[in-house]
Amino acid sequence: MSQRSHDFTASLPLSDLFPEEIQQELFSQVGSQEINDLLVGEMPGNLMMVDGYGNEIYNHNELIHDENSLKTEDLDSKNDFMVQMARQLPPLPTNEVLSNEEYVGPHDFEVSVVPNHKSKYPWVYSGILNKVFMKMNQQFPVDFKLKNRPDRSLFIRITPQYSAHHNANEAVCRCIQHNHHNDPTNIGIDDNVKQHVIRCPSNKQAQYVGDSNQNQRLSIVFPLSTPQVGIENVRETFQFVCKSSCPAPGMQRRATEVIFTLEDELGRILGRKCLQVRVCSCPKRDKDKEETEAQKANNGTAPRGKKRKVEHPPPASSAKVLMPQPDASRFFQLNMQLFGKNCLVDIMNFAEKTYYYELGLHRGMPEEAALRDSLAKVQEVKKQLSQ
Amino acid sequence: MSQRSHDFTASLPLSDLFPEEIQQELFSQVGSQEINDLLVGEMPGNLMMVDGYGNEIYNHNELIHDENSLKTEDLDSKNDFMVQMARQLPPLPTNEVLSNEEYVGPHDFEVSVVPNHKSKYPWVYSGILNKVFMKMNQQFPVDFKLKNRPDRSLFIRITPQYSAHHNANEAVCRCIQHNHHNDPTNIGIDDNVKQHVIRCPSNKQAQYVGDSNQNQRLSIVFPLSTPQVGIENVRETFQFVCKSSCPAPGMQRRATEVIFTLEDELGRILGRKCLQVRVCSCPKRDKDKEETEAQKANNGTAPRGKKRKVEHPPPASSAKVLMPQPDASRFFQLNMQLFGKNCLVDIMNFAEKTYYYELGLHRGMPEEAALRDSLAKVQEVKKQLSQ
DNA sequence: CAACAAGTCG
DNA sequence: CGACTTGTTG
Ligand SMILES: [Zn+2]
Ligand SMILES: [Zn+2]
Repeated sequence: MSQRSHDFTASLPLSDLFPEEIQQELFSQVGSQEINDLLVGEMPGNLMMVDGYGNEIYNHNELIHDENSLKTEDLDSKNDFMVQMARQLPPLPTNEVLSNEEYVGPHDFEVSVVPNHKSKYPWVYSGILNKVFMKMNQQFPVDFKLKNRPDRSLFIRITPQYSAHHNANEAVCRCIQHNHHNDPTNIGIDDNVKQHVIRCPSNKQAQYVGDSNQNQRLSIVFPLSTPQVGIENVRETFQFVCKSSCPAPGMQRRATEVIFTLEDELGRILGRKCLQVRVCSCPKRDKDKEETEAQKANNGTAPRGKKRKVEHPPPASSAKVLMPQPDASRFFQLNMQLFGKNCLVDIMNFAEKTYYYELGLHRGMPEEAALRDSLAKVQEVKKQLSQ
Repeated sequence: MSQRSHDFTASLPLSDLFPEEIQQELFSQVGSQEINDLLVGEMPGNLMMVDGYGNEIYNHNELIHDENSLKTEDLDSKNDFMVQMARQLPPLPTNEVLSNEEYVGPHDFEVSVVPNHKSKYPWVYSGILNKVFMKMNQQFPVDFKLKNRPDRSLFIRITPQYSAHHNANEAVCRCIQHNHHNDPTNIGIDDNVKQHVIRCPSNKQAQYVGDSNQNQRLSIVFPLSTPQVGIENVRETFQFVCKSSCPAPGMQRRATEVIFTLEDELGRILGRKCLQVRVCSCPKRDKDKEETEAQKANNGTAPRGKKRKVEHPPPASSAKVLMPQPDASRFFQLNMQLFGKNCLVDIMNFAEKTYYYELGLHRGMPEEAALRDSLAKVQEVKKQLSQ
């Protein structure tokens, strides 16, 4: 981790990732199997990093439910029930990395950025990158579509997350400047809304969940409006109030995505879509450049040695499918001497995050056990290093 | 004035430049002569934009003396007297533009940036530009030299000011991010020091004067240490804690200078030196570029049509002397129709600032009367526009 | 939108 | 330190 002058909250130490008791529990285990069991079923405090209930279910800890973030707003009594439902969705803890795998689910959940064909570009969508480029504060419309809508209430959660796995666990939050109460973006804005990087001005029932002061991931949840007969399309407008390039503790030029999840009253996930996002001053220019670059990379143009490596977001869900990598399912034996305990500690911390991230992506899949095993190995080394 | 999203305090409306009563006094006058008199001698509240007591004297209004900025610090009783002296120097009001004319005075006041010959450049000085380039937070040493030192106490005041005349009246202050109490630059820093863009960590007796919340210009004053026999050289270390490129209300890439004044107990100016400053991430690169550019401009290379105009700082006090412009002392008759009241208002506001600035530079000189006349004309037009 | 300014990364 | 990124200006 570089120590740049502004980078004072850039990465969370492991001690922030877990409450203290849990950490001790985790690290006092010796065998990897015990750790596996712990992770799957018996983590103290009922907080679970990875669930054991199939591919599409989150388990939330009711005890860390955040009352502050769920202030009463002015509501129709008509909608009280749905809002009550929304309240029951607790904030996601920062350390839980959300899957960014696409999942259409039982209702054929679809999310699409409304294309923009005007000459002036407050925002642009690139299909090949699955990415929207927009200016800060500019509103952009998104359509949500689903089929076979059930009688019960459904919710849509919008969560920004860093695309790169090594910082996906860090909550996306606003920079100091734009979070300032005097900033023009914050006039008349509720205090718990202020800290959110993305807003949904079109939906007055939107709940702004989470509190970054408590190291919680920030997200928006709103109830899907009761469907008119035959209508299955809901349009909402979103707005980023920080740039991708905002300084720490802002996004700091890191690739960012928005994860849209369709959820039921219990937070069970019924669909997931993912959208890469860049908030910048020149959306058109930057889109063109990224597309050109992506094309170049596709055309097998060998990456020039000197060029600085761009932090590439995951290739997303476009036509371009990831080639199944043959080596992704193999074990590799490491035999090496490495100098410097501090280096080792850093490396192991990184490795641990990597496996947490991969686990998030491979829940319920055959490789999950192998990943857990590797995670345990890493944690064992960490434990030995700390003695 | 452009309306960029961050630019929420970029330029002060005229109403901020004067207390309300003074404004009304000013604008209710009709003849230009009366306004002249007002400015010279009888401004209500004893606040004077331009003094009438010769070239080198400031007149401060005791009534706006700021108690907050003069908190007691932990001091030797030895130095109590000198600190008392420093306290008697009231903060300069924001609207008063400081002269940036060099004046060696009766003590041959000299200020020099200690040259840096190391391979690594935390700061670099360009003689031809009379400008230091440095990184934020880096300390750079400055030598103060004077001859024939008197028995009484002397003080040095350090005031940052924008170099361009059209924003020289705006106080130089810190951006929101770096002024935040959690910013690494502010740990253990006294609250009234925090808002200052330039600090003097080497001198514990330095008083941080002024409060930008009250629209006062910020400066540092410290007593010149009692001279050792035969020694006439004092070295102090300074540090900028914002970059030249910091966003509003910071310096916003504007050219900035530091004005060093040698003052007696009553604030009478006994010497003045001026130093252009640029706080950036690549001091060496930027110095080289600016020097190249300056040389090019000197070589008569006609400015290329397409190139964006760079906001040039005044040529400073180097060998390169300003050619006396023949037209500087003539009147010009304007006869034109201009469209748009708002445009006119903007233009007149700008013209007014221009004349205030010029007056600051030409106090006591023959052209002063003509400048006052023009100022009055502009203010008359402004008054008519506001009816 | 092109040219530039200025921070960042390797 | 060079190459690159990304905000700003006209
Ligand atoms: Zn921001
Ligand atoms: Zn700053």
